Amino acid sequence: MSQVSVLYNDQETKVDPGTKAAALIKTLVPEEERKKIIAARIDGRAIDLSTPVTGDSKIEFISSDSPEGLNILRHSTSHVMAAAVRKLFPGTKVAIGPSIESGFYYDFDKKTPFIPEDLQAIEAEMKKIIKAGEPYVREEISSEKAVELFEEMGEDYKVELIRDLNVPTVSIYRTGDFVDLCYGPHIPSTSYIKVFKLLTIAGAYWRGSEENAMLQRLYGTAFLTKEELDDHLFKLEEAARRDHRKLGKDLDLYSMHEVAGAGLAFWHPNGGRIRRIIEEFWYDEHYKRGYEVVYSPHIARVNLWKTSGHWDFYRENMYSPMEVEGQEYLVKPMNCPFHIIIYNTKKRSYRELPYRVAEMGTVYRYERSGVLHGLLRVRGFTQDDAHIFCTPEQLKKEMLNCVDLAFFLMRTFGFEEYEVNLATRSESYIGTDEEWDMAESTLAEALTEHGIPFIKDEGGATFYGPKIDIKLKDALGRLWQGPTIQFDFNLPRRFDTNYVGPDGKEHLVYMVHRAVLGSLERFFGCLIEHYAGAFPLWLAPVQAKMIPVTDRQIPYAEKVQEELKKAGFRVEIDGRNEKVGFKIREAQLAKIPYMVIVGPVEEESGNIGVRHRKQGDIGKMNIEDFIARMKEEVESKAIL
RNA sequence: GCUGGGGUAGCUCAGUAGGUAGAGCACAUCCUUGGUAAGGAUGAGGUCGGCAGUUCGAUCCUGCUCCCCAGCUCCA
Repeated sequence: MSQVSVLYNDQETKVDPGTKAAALIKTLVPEEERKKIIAARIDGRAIDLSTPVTGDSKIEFISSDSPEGLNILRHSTSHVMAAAVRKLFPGTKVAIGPSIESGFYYDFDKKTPFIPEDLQAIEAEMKKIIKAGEPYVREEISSEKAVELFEEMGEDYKVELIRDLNVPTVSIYRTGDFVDLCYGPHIPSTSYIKVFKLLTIAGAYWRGSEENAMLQRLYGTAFLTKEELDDHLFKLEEAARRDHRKLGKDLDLYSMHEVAGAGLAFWHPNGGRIRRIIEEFWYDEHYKRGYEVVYSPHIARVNLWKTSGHWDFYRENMYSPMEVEGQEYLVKPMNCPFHIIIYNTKKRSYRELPYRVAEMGTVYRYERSGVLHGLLRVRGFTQDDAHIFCTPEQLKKEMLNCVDLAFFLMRTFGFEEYEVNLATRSESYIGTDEEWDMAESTLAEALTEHGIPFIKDEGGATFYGPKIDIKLKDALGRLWQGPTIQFDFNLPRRFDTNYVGPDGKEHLVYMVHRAVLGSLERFFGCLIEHYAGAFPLWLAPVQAKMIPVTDRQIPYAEKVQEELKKAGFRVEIDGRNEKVGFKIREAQLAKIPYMVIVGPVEEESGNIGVRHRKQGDIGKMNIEDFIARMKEEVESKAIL
């Protein structure tokens, strides 16, 4: 029999046809790398190591420490979990069990709910399976036979999956006596699983549709080493430590109240301070960049919402109408119709475009109770909204300006990493293909010219226009929805929003919606988590806490406070009858940037003792120097 | 909205086989005047989420409801 050629790392090797991928490892891969190999790729297709090479091909090996390898390992672990569940809870049906971002899950249909103690029992059972080193045996069988097989086992969900696949053959994997419909690939045997942990129990709809049965989902994760697992668990704890709902309470930033209703935020004085600073910075920056600030009402007659299309397309997110003197009014879920009303108050010339109006507009949207989440998902929120009305020729420049503003603001708040998405038209959309082509390519050009790499989200646009979404990466590497810039073909048509061009004729205006912070509530929540509550000096609600050593220094502390206040700083005195250490501890826990200690020594020499929340005691300095230091820190918006 | 888990003092939580509850921190008063992450004593503080039902009696059992948490689905 003639040999086939295998290409690995551009090196050609001749092998007998039918040689398994695993057998090639020894001849092709240096010894120190072999141990980590868990799967392979032939001509780009991921396969098991037990797969034979049948013809001339290019081979690559997948190492367990690559992202792809880790996914395979986790997916394989999910099979072990399913096997354990089936053994411990006979009669439980299995649905699907993929690997996900940081682990894996498997969905089960079980009569009674899982309880937390079940997880331990399942883990113990999994350990047995892992110890037994069961191989993952792949088999290709006809769909017919597969249906028979899974029907016999009572695995209705698998049967449904096979029927929907509608292909002649499917692959199944056997691990011990557990059989699963699976595309693969898998690790060679369960002994390849090193460390894993089951994390949570949750509900999930079969195939993600709320029309379907609710299944029980078990989440878990797997890693190569215990250190990596511990690191992951530590990150989860760290995320919990930074949770804005906890910090919001601890730092007295905001609250929510059962008596007021779900999803409605109350900004406390500390949160209010931060919000005002953000808002003032935002207004200044907008005026600098040629925006005008407007204010609009919170309610409007239902007719307006019929014209805008919200009544037809957005009603499930809007609150029921209220009747006022026989007229129905609706609370606004968006600001755009109001800004259009302002634009439409007179005939506009191309000479006055672009017309940019910005508003911190508070809107209310009905959100299903289950989706509410602290400040990140609420029912009433203030958008940092703006609408730009321009000519087609101006569109690109306006997009660039928006992107520029977005990045400027985000960087100022300390976000350095982003993911940019360009969402293009979906199946149903309004407007013509030419318009969409133009808008989509303009958005793409704006990003490209700015040297901003982006991901194309095909079909991700709303029905009324394409958009750019910017996601922020926070201090823990989590992504948050940040700025969004959306093009709108719809509203100008509906409101007949136009301008008179140089040709003396009326043209439909081009309209851009954009929000940079998104909503103040969500952005604030995100900021809290990003800084873990330790706001930089320019944002900190209390910038310095005066700590008199004894109550005899209170008058001196008041004198210093006066000077600091005069210089424009937010300073409080802790005049309580407590020891210095105690007051420092409290100020530290309140994450106040500076503590100013004044005792007899300082009073006598007319200076202050300064302590920074992160650097600790930074020694004595005179008041002017401290003011200069803080000024510099505030003006540069430094993140310390 | 759905599945599961919850709601006890301002906060974090314990507790009651059904007989109206407790700790630590915070708060108040007093003692202490103390130098870079917790000094001491005393005290006040609760419709045990809300409404109904069962019961001689409900924080505890039942039903409904509101709110919160983990997900699913959906979004700024």
